[in-house]
Amino acid sequence: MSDVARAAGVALGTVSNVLNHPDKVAPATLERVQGAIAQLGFVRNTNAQQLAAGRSRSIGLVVIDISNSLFVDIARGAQRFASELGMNVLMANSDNRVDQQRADLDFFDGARVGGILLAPMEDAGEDVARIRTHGRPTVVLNFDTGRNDCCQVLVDNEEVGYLAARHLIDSGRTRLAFVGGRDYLQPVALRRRGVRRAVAEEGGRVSLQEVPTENLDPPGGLRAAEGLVKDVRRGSLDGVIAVTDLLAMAIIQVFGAEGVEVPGDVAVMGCDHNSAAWGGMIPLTSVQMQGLDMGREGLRLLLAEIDEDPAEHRHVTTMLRPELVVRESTVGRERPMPPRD
Amino acid sequence: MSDVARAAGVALGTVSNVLNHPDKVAPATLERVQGAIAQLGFVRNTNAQQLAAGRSRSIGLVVIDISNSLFVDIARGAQRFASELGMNVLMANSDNRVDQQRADLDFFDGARVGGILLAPMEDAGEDVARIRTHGRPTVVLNFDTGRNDCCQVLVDNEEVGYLAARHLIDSGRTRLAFVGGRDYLQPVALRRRGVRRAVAEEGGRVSLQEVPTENLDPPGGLRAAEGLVKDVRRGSLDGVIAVTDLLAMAIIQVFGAEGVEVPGDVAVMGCDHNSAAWGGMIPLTSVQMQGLDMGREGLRLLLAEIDEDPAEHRHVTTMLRPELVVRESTVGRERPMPPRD
DNA sequence: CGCGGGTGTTGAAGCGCATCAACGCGGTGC
DNA sequence: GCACCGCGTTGATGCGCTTCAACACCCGCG
Repeated sequence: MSDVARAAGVALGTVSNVLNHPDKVAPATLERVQGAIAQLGFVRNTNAQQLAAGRSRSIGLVVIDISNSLFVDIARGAQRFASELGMNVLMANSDNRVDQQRADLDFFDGARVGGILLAPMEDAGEDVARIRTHGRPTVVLNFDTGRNDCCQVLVDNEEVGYLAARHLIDSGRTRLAFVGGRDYLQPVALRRRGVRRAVAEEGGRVSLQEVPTENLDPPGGLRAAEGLVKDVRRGSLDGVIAVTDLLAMAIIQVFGAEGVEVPGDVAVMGCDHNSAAWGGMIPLTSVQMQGLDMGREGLRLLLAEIDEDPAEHRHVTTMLRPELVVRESTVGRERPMPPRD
Repeated sequence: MSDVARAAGVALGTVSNVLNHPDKVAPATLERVQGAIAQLGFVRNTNAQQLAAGRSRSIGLVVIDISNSLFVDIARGAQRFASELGMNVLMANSDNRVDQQRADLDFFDGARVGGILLAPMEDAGEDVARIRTHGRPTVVLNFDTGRNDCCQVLVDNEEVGYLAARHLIDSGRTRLAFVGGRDYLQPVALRRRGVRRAVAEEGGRVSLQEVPTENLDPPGGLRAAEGLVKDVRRGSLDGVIAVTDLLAMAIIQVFGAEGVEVPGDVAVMGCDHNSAAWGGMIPLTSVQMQGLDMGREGLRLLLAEIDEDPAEHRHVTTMLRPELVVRESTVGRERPMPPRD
């Protein structure tokens, strides 16, 4: 920076003013300094800038699994909003490892970013609390820590289940199955509850069987599907809600192989609008998890917390409304269409 | 850090030694200082560290589109390797915008990262050259800049096409079609060349038609597929190589709707092993683009360049060998299986 | 002509750390 | 008893920037 100052024939402080308070600089000087900057290809050292200024224009985004399209959407939502605001989002992918997630949080803490957005898979309450002890604003996305010590942005997972069941019931299905993993997974338990509520509203007119699976991967779906095939043939099943899109795709796959028609014999839908499931022959009905909104809203909360007086900051939990995405795995298809979005 | 020094009753420099050269510190002192660090929850300020040390333990990864699974694999490959080495990979997603890509590069340049890995979609030669002017090592992944001013890691895209065509020919197909976008896209042109080479080796025994599409999205595939259906019925087509997995899925979709059996009547395969296409009913044969290796190898080259004397650095282009991934869209299936990986 | 106020500009202080010459101290060899 | 050595430790220096009190200068007013 002193090179720039020398080249432009001004003091160091003036160059800094050009960069940070251009309105405080005389037009002629400004132009001269900017010329020198361009000519020398000067790029301001962010480390020194942050060290001296004591604040940062970038925020850290820690994501547990970048290969899940929900987290990609979250990242996009936050980034687009940040670039509107002239801020920067740095992303760290924890690759499904909790220790890596901790390392990523510590890294951003050490880098003194303005704030941290965390989209964890398991409870990261302790880590968040530790980071917050250091005075670094942190917002948790897509996971309810159950603690009241930070802002959160969640999707109403009970509503997800409710919307799914409502959709099947409203399109004429009366013998439903909910296929999902164990309830220790927060979203599974909530979605299940929503499904039950919708079924209960029908007062016995609609039946519901619940099929647990070992995990939420496609192989789990395959095993579950074999039992479902029998139920369809027996006439005791005409609508399947899989807690996960990938599970739904696996089920559809088995149905196809066994000659069970979707959605003719049975409607099948997922619950998390996962792009990894978009390539199928039968476009999957699902429920949109609002990743873009989650990222944007999370960043909004984070910026609010950064600007606010720490003493009077109130922790907010924003609950986003999920949205049904109807495609051809639940309603008759005249002609297959390509995946959208 | 001075707080830690005071708490442990040592000088500032000793705390620094504990952090950076623990072997130079007496065991008793070391323990005392580490205790103070833990008790105070001290986290070293990376900005100050880098400013003082003049070097960085983190490297920047700029990726043009995080929703493409190849780039996710690249990120994972680089990150895993980095964490083995105790380094840190920061990721920036340019979200398919070239101006954002430039901003991301400039950000990492300003942050004085140790080096930059760039996986661009369009030619970013000028930007790379600019960054390199500043003395920052940069390695380009998955794109041939055509310039000899930086290291690159590429997949042999001609081999991709060759492997694809060879696979179809070896499994008994003789009337092939190559469906792809325009040739101005580097990978498309190369894969096409590889396909031609494999067909040429058969000396007229195998036919090849080339079907251009407007773009590489599924909708482009739908339009192309309508013509292909006629060819299959006419008996002039029994094997389709789509330049992209998504294109292949769209084609399979139309075939399914029209009653054309895959792989019975016609084999269909893709060329970029994209996880967005893994959910389909017919698991897609494709060619693995070695994203994990690309990320790892890119980081290796980058670290080599960082350690080397800039004067005698030689630019290297590593060419990775693609690998065929055979699944059921090209060879008879007894029973549908779930997507693997 | 002198003075107050506004506009631009200056340069020194300090952000939190790594580094390194210098130093203290106990031990070794003569 | 002295010189010498090496291990631990110290604290001043500087990394590149922001900030701010202080200053230079010009204008208009009394």
